[in-house]
Amino acid sequence: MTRETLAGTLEEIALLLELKGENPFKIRAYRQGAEAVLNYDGDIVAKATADDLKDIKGIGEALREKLHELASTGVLKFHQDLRSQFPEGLFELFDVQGLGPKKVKALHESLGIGSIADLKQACEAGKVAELAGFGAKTQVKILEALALRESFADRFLLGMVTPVVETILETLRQHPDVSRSAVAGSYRRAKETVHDLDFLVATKEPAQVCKDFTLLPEVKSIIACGETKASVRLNDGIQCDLRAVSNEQFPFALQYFSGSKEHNVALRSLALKQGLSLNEYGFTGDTSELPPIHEEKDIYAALGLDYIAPEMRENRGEIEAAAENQLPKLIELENLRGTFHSHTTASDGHHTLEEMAEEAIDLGLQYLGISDHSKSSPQANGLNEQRLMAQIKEIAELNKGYEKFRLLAGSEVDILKDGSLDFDDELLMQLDFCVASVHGVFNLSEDEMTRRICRAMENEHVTMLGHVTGRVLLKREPYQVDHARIIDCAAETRTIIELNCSPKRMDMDWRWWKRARDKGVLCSINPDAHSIARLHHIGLGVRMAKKGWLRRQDVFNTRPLEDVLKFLATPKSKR
DNA sequence: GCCGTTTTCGGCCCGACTGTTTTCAGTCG
Repeated sequence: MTRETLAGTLEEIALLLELKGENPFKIRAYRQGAEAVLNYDGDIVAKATADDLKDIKGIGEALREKLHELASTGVLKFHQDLRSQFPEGLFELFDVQGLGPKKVKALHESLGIGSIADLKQACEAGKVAELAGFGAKTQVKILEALALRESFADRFLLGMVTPVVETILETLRQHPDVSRSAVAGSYRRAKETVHDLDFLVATKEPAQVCKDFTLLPEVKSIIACGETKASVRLNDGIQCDLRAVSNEQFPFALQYFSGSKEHNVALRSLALKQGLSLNEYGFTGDTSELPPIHEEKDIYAALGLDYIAPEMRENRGEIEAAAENQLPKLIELENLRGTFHSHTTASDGHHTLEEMAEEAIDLGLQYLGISDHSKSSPQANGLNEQRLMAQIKEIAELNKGYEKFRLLAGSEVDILKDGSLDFDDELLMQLDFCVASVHGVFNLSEDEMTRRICRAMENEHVTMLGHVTGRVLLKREPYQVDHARIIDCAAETRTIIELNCSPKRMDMDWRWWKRARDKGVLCSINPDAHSIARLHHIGLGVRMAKKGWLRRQDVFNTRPLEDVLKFLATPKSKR
């Protein structure tokens, strides 16, 4: 039983209850329960098994009992009974744009549709258009949505959409009728993957700006275009929304559309307690005492809160912290002094030691850690002992030519199946630092994988742990690890954990960093760069670190070179 | 189904857009 299973079951119940047309607030309670399970800071599975789920906000009497039954027996009768009333494939219908519970229910009850394949067939036969509440246009839209679903993924990597976001923002900025513009939504919150892009403008000509937005060269098709809102699909498949508001409304709209939904719900209920109602256009209710609102921070201030950075707006305690002046002072990109974990042509990188060093210097860094693969990764042209020794010498030679910069000699050494390392200690001692990572044998049990990784961290020469779960976002599932145990082990062994900020990894996940921080575990923001361009991903890494509530002092590579060298020369037990 | 410095009962965020309607339901964010 895992935390994800518990939360997933509650989510599924919510969906099933929607299909049954249950009370929407009950449905929401299940969703919020799922969220509470995911966010709970502790061993929720053990607590559910022991029926010890007291005082968790969002989990009341009924959910407590259900979670206990599920955790202790592996199944939940309530859930199974609900499930048996609908066909398996019905769930995938919810992924089709434009289909919600009511329509899915109607399709199922009237036409017996229980899968995507059924739906496609019924549309092509013209049966869907004949249903009450449906029509010819709806049928066409469903067919389009199905085609879209086949050709594109519905989520995109944060790092991959950055260029198109910058381009569109720039165009909006230059529009003669636009006074302010911004990107909002999950992009602004730095979620590792985004479903769509949300843009916002302040203008006196909303309808015109909306229309012009749909004419951008990046636009493939128009989903909707109204007086104040437009929705389009871009050439690369991502959906892109624009909201046009007045200058006075802009901060409210920016706050609102930045989300998250959970953060906003919490913020609004806080407002309600103060006799205020908050929407995307402003405050209503007793506004006589309110100061003027010019920007987002004025909204938070009006509610008695410190300004909350967008990355933190996930309703994971930030509102409470803001009310008590307890928000952390988050790390900024300019705090970084260097970075670790980069590859060169020696293994599977695209640039030489010198080229990587030049780029790091251009980025204003004082040091760059080189960590090519080790010999057990032949697919990545991993270095054997001789080649690594040669690289150490080469780095020493190059360092003679730099005045205020230093290449650090390291290795991304494979953690073998039993937790031993690909190089012996004598060789590891020759290095400035060592990143230990799992690159093969992914199919171990959670316990075995966790022990394997912990054993590696116990090695005196392992400076940091590389990509904790090995996930490749949107592509490969993480290998199973017990994050809590790994964090505890890192704290005990004084091993740094890497925040691998390659856009496809973002590993360790942001949801775990606050816990690691509180246990005194240091983070290193590492690009895992295989080319000079990818060194720039440290910027994304900083945003992800903010999402994990990390401060400057929590991140190892904010330290200047001198301090880093001193740290690396100190035995782990004394760090 | 959850929750409580208005409440142990009665609320629970709310507006834009579309399509099918003829005044509104459904979906989305």
